[in-house]
Amino acid sequence: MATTTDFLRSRRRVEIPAEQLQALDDVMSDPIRMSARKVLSRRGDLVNKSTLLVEGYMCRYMDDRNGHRQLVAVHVPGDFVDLHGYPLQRLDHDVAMLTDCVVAQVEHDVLTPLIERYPLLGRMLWFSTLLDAAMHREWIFQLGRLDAAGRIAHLLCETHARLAAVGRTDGDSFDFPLTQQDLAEACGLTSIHVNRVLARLRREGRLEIRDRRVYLLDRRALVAMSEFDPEYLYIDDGLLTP
Amino acid sequence: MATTTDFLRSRRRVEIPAEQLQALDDVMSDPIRMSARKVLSRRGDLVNKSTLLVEGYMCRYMDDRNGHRQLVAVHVPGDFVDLHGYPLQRLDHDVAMLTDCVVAQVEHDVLTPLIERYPLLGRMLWFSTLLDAAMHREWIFQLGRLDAAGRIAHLLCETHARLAAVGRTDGDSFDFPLTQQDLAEACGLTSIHVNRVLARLRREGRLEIRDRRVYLLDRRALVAMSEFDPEYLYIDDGLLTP
DNA sequence: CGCGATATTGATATAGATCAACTAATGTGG
DNA sequence: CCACATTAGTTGATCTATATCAATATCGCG
Repeated sequence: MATTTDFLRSRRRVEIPAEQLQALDDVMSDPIRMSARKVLSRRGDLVNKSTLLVEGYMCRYMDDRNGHRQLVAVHVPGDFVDLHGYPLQRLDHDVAMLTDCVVAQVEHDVLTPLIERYPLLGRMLWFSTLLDAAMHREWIFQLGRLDAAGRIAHLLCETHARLAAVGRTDGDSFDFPLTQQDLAEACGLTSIHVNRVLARLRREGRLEIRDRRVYLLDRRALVAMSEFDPEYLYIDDGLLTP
Repeated sequence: MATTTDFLRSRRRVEIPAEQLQALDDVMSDPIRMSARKVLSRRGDLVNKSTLLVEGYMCRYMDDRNGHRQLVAVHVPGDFVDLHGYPLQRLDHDVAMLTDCVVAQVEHDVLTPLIERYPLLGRMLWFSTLLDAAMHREWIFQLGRLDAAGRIAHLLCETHARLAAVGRTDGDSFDFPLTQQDLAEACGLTSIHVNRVLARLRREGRLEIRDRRVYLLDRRALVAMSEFDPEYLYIDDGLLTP
């Protein structure tokens, strides 16, 4: 049950019987390595399998007419990156690795009978896709209402919270090998502006990105400037625990 | 089967047997009237029912610390506005009427056995929530990469396409009783700037908003400036038709 | 060691925000 | 049905955050 462990940790809301978890794990492929920047699938593609990210960072994005890229999601280990392709069948965006990754995949054909057999598992998978939708909404909010520093802080606070949920943080720091260009493409900014804002935040002792690692030096300030409230991540809150 | 008709028209991807559609319709409440600006539910609320919009415009939004509002979705008739509350249980945003509305509701308790009985119906409902996610992604794109005119044009093109799917357009025009302030809150702009951009678009013969109605006078130009491509709306494309 | 990718810095331009009136509708109660 | 209040839309002046254009510096790597 190695591959689905993180998925369950970060996205479980209800107690799923071990048998059902095992059944999901059983249909996942063995881990597959993929290189940084590899494109997994493209907008318009018909998809017949979905990918669970086990290690590394992936993203989903759309390019505009002039090739300017906008990320619509950043994925961390434990995310079922393109599970939405199961009901949708066709993707409306591209999916790619941001770093070297390890993934596991599942054929949609085997998912259908599994869900019919275990409706609870189906609900959990549905839930998982809606969590992505909740993150999308938060991104809409931040793009619409926050300034550059707020957006960057928001993305980093969000990433920290999500990595923490799967045990991949060390206090207030975490591995983050994304470039300033990647950050810019996520936050709707230019990389030049990201650079200046990061420099300012560093100067002010708020955060530091060094050796492909983020250090949130003043979480309180970062949370305030980004109006970050992790509620929308629905990280296990005991709501459904007995 | 009056209430679910539009829902099915705009969001069906697979042929659902009439019996199953009827079963869904049977559990929907009778139509309920709601006044413009009424708030249906608030961020953090536990929800135990979902709302199908039958007539009017609704929206979902988040307020920032200073009360600046950001819409994260605009809903048209046929939309299952807050179905995501079914798997999520708790909302991460507010839901409100933009205009006078007619809605129908369904208790989540009755949805569960229905879906277990009809997995196909469950998939259709799942699909429907992912369509909202696809629209969220498109909004992220437009907020991140388009200028004010592009964003406004995008919203209006999107609304036109969605209304057309449920037969509520008259050629290139449609009812649109939203204020410039609403538009601003959807597009991450100030109402003043929306006003100026609309004035320019009107002067250039691109579009007109008059008597609570939108006229897309030059669709081609609007589509171009907003890079609008209705693919992401997954409007019935025969993919699954025999 | 040298080359491409990434990060940094400076100068300038501009889209959109903000502040401040004012006008035109829409609605309400006397 | 008018007087007044409220909401929505319009216009102008100014300010500012971020983009753009142009170099240069630095890092990681074959």
